[in-house]
Amino acid sequence: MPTIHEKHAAVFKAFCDEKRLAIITMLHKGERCACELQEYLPIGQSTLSHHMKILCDSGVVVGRREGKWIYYSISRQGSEYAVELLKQLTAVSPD
Amino acid sequence: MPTIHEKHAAVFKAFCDEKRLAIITMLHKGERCACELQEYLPIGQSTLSHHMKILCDSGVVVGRREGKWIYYSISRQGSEYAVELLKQLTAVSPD
DNA sequence: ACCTCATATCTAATATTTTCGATATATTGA
DNA sequence: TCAATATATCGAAAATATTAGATATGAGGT
Repeated sequence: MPTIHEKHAAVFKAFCDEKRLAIITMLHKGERCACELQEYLPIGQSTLSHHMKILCDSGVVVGRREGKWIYYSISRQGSEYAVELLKQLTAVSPD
Repeated sequence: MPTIHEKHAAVFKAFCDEKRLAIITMLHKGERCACELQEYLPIGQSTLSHHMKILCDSGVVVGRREGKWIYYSISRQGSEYAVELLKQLTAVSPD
C-alpha cells in the first residue's frame, strides 16, 4: 500500500525527467500517437512505452486507443490536479 | 550546460521523492533547522543534507544561516515559480 | 588558538530508474 | 486463420539516485 507521499511523488515523477518533459512538450499542440512521438525522440520503442506508463500513472497524460494506435494527450483534469496539489504542498500556514 | 528540460526537471525533483515530500510537509508550519528536521526523519545527517541541497536547488526551499544553524523554509517565490512552470508545461494550445 | 557543535562534502555501497533487445499481446486487413 | 503493425511486458545491462560513515568546513564560545 503506497503512502500518501508516494502517491504524490508519482504525480511529479512525470516532470522530473528530461525525456518525459520533451514528450509533454510534444503534446502541447494536441494528441500524438506513440509512433509520432518516437519519431522525434532518440529512444527505443520499449523505452517510450515505459515513459508513457509513468506519464499516464501520474494522471497528467491520458491515452486513447483508436485501432492499432494509442493517441496520447495532456489531461486537463490531471494537470489541474497536479497544479492544485503543488499549491497545497508549498502552502505555508499563515501565523 | 544543462538543457531547458533539465533545468525544469530540477524544479520538480523536489516533489518526486517521498522523503523530500515529508521534509516539505514539515516546513508548512514555518522555518525548521536541519537538526529539527532530522529529529523527525529516519535518515542520517549526510542524507538529510543531500536532500536539502536538492530542495534548495529546486528553488522551492531556501536556507538561512543563523549562527551554527541553518533554518530552512518554503520559498514563496520559488513555489510560485514552480506552480507557474507546471501550468505552462501542462498548457494545451487552443486550436 | 582550541574545542564543540551544526552542516557540507567525499567515498563507497545499495537501491532504483532508464534503457535496450526479445518476446508477448492486441488490432486490423487479407 | 494468418500476416502485418502498434504497443506492452519481460529480463538484463547501464546509468543515476539514495544512503551511510568518515572527514571537512564553518561558526560560536572559552
